[in-house]
Amino acid sequence: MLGVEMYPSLALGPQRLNDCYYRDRDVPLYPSTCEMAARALPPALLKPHANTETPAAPQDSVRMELENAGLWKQFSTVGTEMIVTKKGRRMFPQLRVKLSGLNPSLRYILLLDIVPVDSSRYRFQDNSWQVVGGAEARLPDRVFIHPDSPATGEHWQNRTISFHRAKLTNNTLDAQGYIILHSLHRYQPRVHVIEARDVLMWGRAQHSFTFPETQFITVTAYQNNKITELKINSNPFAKGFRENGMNCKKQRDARLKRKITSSQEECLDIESCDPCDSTELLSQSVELPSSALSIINTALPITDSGFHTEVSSHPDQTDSDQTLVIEQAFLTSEMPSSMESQQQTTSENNVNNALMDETGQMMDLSGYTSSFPTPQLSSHTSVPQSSSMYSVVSSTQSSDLELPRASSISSPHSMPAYSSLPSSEYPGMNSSTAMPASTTSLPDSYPSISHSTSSHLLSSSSYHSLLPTDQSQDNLSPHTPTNPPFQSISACQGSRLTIDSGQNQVDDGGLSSANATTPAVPNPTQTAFPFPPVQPTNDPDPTSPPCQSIPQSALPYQQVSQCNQISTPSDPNTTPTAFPFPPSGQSTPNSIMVSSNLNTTVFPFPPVQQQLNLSTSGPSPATGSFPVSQPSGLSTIPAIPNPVHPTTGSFSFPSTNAIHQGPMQSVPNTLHPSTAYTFPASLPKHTTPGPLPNPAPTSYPFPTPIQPGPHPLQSLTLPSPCSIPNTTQIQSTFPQSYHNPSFSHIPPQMANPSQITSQSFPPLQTSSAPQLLSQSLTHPQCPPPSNAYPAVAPTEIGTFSQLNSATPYLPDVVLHPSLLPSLDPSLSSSAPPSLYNPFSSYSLRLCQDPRSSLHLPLRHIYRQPQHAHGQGSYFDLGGRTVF
DNA sequence: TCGTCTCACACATTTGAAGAGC
DNA sequence: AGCTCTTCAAATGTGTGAGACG
Repeated sequence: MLGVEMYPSLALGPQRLNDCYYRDRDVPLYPSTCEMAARALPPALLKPHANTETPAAPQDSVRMELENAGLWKQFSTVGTEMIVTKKGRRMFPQLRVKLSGLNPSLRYILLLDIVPVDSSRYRFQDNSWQVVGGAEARLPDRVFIHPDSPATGEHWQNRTISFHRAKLTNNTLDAQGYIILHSLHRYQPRVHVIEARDVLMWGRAQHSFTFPETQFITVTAYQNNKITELKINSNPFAKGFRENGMNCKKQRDARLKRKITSSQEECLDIESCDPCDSTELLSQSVELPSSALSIINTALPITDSGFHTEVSSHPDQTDSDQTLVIEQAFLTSEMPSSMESQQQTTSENNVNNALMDETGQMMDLSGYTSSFPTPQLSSHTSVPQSSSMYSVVSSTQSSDLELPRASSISSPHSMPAYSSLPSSEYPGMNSSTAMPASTTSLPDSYPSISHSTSSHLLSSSSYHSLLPTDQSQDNLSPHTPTNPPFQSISACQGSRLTIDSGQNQVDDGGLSSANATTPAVPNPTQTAFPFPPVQPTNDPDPTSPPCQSIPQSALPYQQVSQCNQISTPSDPNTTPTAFPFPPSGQSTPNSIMVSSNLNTTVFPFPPVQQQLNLSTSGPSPATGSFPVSQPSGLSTIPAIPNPVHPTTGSFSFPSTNAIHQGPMQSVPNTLHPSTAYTFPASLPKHTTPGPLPNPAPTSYPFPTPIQPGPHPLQSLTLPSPCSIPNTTQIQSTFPQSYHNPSFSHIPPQMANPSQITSQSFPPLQTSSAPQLLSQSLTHPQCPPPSNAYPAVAPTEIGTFSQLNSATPYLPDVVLHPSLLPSLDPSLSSSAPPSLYNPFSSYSLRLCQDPRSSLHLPLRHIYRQPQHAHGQGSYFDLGGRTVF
């Protein structure tokens, strides 16, 4: 989404240039309607990335570490919940990262966006998060620009970067610029690093980072008591609710009791006592609290000690509560499809361990890591911890936790999804195993799961097995489990791989998972979706394991959707089933879901123009089938809003990432010839905004096994742990869009490599691609480390960039003038605005507090409209731009 | 009836202004 | 006059619980 190449000249008339100012030059550079620029993406005009990339750019080595990964993991172990309110709520834990590998002299912009992890709506039932239907229409994505942006690489690298000022809201009409999210949906924050000079060319020198443990479910009120406790004990603002706080439950209950008692006493007094005897009443009321308190204490065991004691002490957190549900359950509706649910139960002790220090402060990474044994990490992955940005954060966690899980698989109660999976061996995964008939059974003990098996067990598991990080991720963060619809997605992201790899390396501190036990699923038939719903491992294809292994949860929504696309076609035989389509209530529909019985694919909703194409040339509403073989199939791959291809009727994605997108012809038709997209009869509705009925929980679409045949991309995206050198390499390989899901606009088809055959990607025939493919085929599980990524030639960057043609959705972009670099004259003339129609529907709203980054002479500009509150993270500029 | 959401509340923290002192 | 430090009030952030809504 961020891979929007800004061509002001294209969509914006010169007259608008005055609206934006380049802070350093004090020169009006940018059209006020930056949104237009973002929407107008001329794919054809895009230059190959390779050409644009600066040679030996330091960005290749850009790495990001989640500083407070330990805290995040604590939450993810339980199932992170984020409060969303109308007025906006900050995130906690905060997203704090550290950057390295930046060019100290260059300026960078840091962006935070939050994308849906899947297309499901969740409900907290039976101490676990379960899918209850399809996601609501995706809202216009907004991006929070770090207040320091743009800043030099030195600046970013010399400090901890915190996005604590970013606020989440569920107010779809929010005018504050906050990030709008749906409640009870699962989201994945992403951090993007973009060279400031590339603002006009987003997607070129950008790096996206996703930390699986930062996934969360939005809520308006906390559902899981454990989360509440964690928040109270971790968040300084909630100190009042701690055991020793004045606003703790004990005190509150005491106050309440006092009030009640006093009122009762008053009544009694009034009735039976002399009204004049006020002193007695007063004394009683005063004494009552103590007694009441004792009573309360009895009823509600509360420990005096710090957080640890509190956690353990909580009666509510009985075994059932304590257990963290990581279960993976396959939702079985009519289809064999079943939701793979993984229940992970974490003993309070684990939680306690994971919790913060006595002061209640967030455990810093160091402390957290210490708890996790690192040695295993090495065994899992050859990648050095240092190599992966993510690894530092999460690496520790994985090893310990993972191993236990693997063993659990063997247990009769092992997660159905896992058990159902084919052989424990990664390569051995069979399609048959992919879909367990019933996912109801859950592993008795979480720890039991064996490391090797873990990959199989989890839809994403395959990846886990390959990459210890994922496993750890799964173990630590239930969130990681991918949703059935998106399982294929995971494979697509190269960036994720890097992250995961890193994860494994980090020592978790073992917060959690070691003790976690997975309670049996109460309702087997139900589509119980453990908080982090585990992505079902539908893919029977042994060759595609890498893809499966990758946890979807971590994948950005866009990527996911893309992957889904691929998966969908995989099952041509499946009859179309009811699928939740994200109704596009808004002017700009976000995504389209394509589903078969087994598979539900969420497509970024194409721009209006694209929508038209879909409605007109897309699958007939009656049949709902969308033959891939059609010429349009090609168009589907690249997201091309460009009217140039309106006749194709192909399903195209918004080309927000024009930069990444290559020429149309360059984009291979990823769709498998045999496969056909099945569009719901209601698909045409998508063109018109309107809520679609959510599928019944039972009908939760489950991805069907995909045809074997790893795609070159697949190999790239899902390199075995050994193959992944490090994040740096990966980024270098996929510097621009590909490495990062968010930016990588890999064609949806490519998202699911398993479904895609090598033939489907002619463009990939680049020298590197074949190698990768061969490797993946030869060593699906663990290609030789030496070859995997190193083999990729720098030139491939351009190749991949081309592949990234389609962006799932085009975010609403509101650029702050300060962020806008001077216009490149060459760009202005490159494409006529008329050629690329703006897609108003996909606007990316950038929010930041520009003050900090502004030079003094310009600060006054932002002072006036600034909000009253001191922090003033958001700024409204001219009514158009919201910062 | 249930699930979800909104709001007011109390408390803690943060922020910024004002004043004092050097 | 300028700077630093302290104090204080307001703003802000937080979870809770009651109530409203569908």
